Amino acid sequence: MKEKVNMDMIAQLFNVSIVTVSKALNDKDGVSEELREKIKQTAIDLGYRPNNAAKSLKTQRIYNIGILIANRYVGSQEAYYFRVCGEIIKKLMVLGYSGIMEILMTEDEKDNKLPRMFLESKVDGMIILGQLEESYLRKLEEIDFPMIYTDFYVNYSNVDSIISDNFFSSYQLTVSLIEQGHKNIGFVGNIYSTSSIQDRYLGYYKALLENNINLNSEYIVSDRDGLGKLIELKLPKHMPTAFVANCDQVGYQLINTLKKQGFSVPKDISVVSFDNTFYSTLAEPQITTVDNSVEEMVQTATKIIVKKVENPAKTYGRIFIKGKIIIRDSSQKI
Amino acid sequence: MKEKVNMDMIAQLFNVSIVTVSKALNDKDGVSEELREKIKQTAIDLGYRPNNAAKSLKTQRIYNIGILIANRYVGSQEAYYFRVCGEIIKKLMVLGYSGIMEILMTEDEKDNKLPRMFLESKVDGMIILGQLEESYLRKLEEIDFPMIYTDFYVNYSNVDSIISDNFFSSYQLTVSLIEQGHKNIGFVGNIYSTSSIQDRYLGYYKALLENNINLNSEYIVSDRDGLGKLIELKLPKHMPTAFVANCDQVGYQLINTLKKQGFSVPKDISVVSFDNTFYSTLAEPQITTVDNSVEEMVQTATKIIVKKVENPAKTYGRIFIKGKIIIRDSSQKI
DNA sequence: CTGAAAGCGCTTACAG
DNA sequence: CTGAAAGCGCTTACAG
Repeated sequence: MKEKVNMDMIAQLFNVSIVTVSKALNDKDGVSEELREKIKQTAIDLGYRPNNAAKSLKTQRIYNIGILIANRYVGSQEAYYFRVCGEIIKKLMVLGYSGIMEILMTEDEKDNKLPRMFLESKVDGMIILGQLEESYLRKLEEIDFPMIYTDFYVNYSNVDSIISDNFFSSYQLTVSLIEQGHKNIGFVGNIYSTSSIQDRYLGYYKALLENNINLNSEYIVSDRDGLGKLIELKLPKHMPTAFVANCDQVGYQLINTLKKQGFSVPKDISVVSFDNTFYSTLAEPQITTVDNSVEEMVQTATKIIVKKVENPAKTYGRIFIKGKIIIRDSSQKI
Repeated sequence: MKEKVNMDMIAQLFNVSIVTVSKALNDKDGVSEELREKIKQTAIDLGYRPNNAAKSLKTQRIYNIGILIANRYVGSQEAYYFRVCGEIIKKLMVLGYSGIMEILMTEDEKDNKLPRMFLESKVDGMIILGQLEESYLRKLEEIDFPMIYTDFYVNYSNVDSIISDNFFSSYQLTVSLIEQGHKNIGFVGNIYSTSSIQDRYLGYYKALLENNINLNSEYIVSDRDGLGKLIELKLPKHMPTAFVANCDQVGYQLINTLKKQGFSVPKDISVVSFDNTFYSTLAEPQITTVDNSVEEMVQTATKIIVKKVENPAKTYGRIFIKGKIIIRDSSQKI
């Protein structure tokens, strides 16, 4: 094992102080260009790696951002949150930060246990990815620590959130069905389950209202239980001519259920959904859906969390990221 | 913003030294039980969080383990590596470590750029998750840093690896087909692409050899190009009665291709594959596959990397994790 | 049981 | 342009 090299070693090599080495390596004023270059080269040759912990002790910044995600989102078959995590980590890197991931176990969520990375001072701020239980979020908000909610928001808090503009996307998506001549349009999703589903429902409802279409409660089909577990879809007796499904997976499930009952999609019934995931292209026919632009969401979330680390007092409120409708084959004119 | 609380503050509150506070909080000898309890309670009341960076400066350990994963594995539709990452992070937490994820961009891999988390001394060791390019791995091996390869190995190196026992699983899987009466068995996978595919191929081959079945090169169907991108399957003119597909996704693809060509699975042709992912249950019929026991792999990988951090000299070699065959409906007696 | 001293590897403000 | 000094918040070995 090679001896660990530190600034002191390099300083001795050049008969200068470690202050000079520090300045040279960090591109600070106060070193001659010539000496700086020599020091930098030597650092590379020796495989010098700055000690982040030591730096952190002075600067009071550890240059890590935490990503807190509930265990239930990791276990899911859906790679969506993996993509989001990946993007977050990439963007953080560009901003000079590393990403520490922590999985919040259901039990710890119930017990309101604060994230370990926070308790052990391993992060400068946290991105909370995906909705958590209310009581847990309230606990989190007590700690007065740079945080941002990503991909969800809650009404009772003023923590900054980055969310896709579910309400507006859903409105647009439903309008597109109405423009195709549909008047009887259903919605699939447990509208009490998450803010995201609720907003999509409300956008759908707004489109109906604006077009003087009555809301038919029989057309609202639940898709999951209170814990978020998907359930079998109970379709209405009198079917609408189109459905807005609250996510691709449920859209996929819906199409399969419709097929089994002898309906043809989109000939008999059109289906549209959200998220532009795997499921939307897996379905036969492929589903007209909304792309939420993970990249833009993540770009914004990481920028803001880093800014909040530098200036915790500043707030940004709720930031909506526009979605983009992707037309495919699951919907058609009536 | 509350004032940051440190050991010194607590020490002053009790009129003791910070040494005593340190001992009390870390359950070390040399404090009366009574004082220890009081100090601990006060720490909680004040919301004291130990400064990991300061601790690290003395102990020379930062209590973070890096997870390095190539960008191409994150972009994939498959949630497999997400599950692995999630499991790693959970296991690390139990061992007292946090997980720092870093995505290796293709360009940086080509340029042999060492991981930032390593260069910035943010981790005590690294788990390399999923195969990387040879030249990059060689570069990594130069740095003499606690590392473990997970879910792959390379022949030219002696870095410890945790891998699923692809060879043996594939052997068993193929034997199960032979026991069902199959004599003409194909293999789907680019056998030059990854060690994992190659080993599965060799296990398949061993089963043939042991049963005096000739290897028919026409039955070996490539599934991906040199860069790992899946290609259209070119099926043989004379079809075998069964195929071993090198992974579920390809098994899924194979079943769809077979169906399109008018074959019935498993009536005409049996299909088995590997990994017990989403695709294996998505397929119609559901695919007989091998479960690689992510949990056991991860359990072993995290234990070993932590041991290596404590004792870098010790080596563990290649550790094989046994898979388990999961019988489903895609294979049957001939 | 308690604590003074040294030190981990840096950065920062200041003096020359 | 260069560096001495102080200090970030801990832990460790040792003395009492």
